Amino acid sequence: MRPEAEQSAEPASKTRLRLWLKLLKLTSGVEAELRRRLRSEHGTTLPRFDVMAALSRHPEGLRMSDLSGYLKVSNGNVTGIVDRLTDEGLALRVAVSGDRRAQLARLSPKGQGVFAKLALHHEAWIDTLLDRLEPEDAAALSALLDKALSDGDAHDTA
Amino acid sequence: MRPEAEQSAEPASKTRLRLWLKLLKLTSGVEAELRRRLRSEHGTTLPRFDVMAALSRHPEGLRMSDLSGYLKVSNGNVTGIVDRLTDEGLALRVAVSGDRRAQLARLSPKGQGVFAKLALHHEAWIDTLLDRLEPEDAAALSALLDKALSDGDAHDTA
DNA sequence: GCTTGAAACTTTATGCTTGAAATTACCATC
DNA sequence: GATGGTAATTTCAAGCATAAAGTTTCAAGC
Repeated sequence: MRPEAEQSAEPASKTRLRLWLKLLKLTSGVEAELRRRLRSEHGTTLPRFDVMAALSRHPEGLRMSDLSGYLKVSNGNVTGIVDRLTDEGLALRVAVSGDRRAQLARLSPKGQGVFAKLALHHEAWIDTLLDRLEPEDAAALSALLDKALSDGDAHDTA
Repeated sequence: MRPEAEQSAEPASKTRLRLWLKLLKLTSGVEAELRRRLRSEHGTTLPRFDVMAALSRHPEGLRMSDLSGYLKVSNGNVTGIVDRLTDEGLALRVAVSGDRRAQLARLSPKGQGVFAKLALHHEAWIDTLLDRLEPEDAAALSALLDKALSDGDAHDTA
């Protein structure tokens, strides 16, 4: 808001470092609270939620490698999470016709029902955890994040 | 950039949810890159770096419980990380006179030297990873994050 | 000086995470 | 129709993370 520029007293790298720490404080705090509520109110975890969310968006099922690509976690990691979801009856593995190497992970009907509730709560939690931001703040923040994420070299951004 | 306001078509919770996903994308991406570089260029990890950073700020040493308080991780977790740092000769445990229950974790001279290099690289990495943000963008972002972090109820924020 | 309760840590069980090795299946070429 | 290379997945070893239980020590109070 203030047009005067008084940041020349310190190098930009220090400013960015402090910004990074603040960014981390917000996201870590929100994430910790999400994990806590998923555990205490639903007996589940954030990685399970993330996998279920990805599967929910693809009702026909996802190959294990696609899943690990979307979530940007390793293949072996996905294997373990889908194992546990399957043990709990929330997901199932389906053979891929024509390629016996691959398998589709898919939500079970029970898994779909469970996830529907989780997703509602998740959205409401985020809403309250970020309620200090008015819609116009959210829009401004969003624009700045877009700028930060705009790729110049190859950070990630798949 | 576009001044027209078209967010009244959707509930604020959806806007906040999308904002959250974007926030997560930026921080997760930067954090993943930091982990990668710490591993490949320095053979260490982010948790070790965090512990060393906290110890570096308190040359006289920190009790295990203070350490877990600062880093907001569990007691048992800190035990393991300090164990490994000690095995590598980067940290040491010192008895507290007057309380045989407690121990101070402290950086070894070797640990101080190692951390000094790590800290320089860390700051430079952050600087390049966030280089899309000009200083005024960083200031604006910082202000918005402050607003998001301002406490109304008890999220975390210690 | 004994008991009781709290504090500081560690240990244990379980789960998430990675990178690397191993396994199985596919496919192109010979 | 073997061979060799690649792809999809799982397995493995190590580290990080938590909550819960266990150990030792301290500090009161009696």
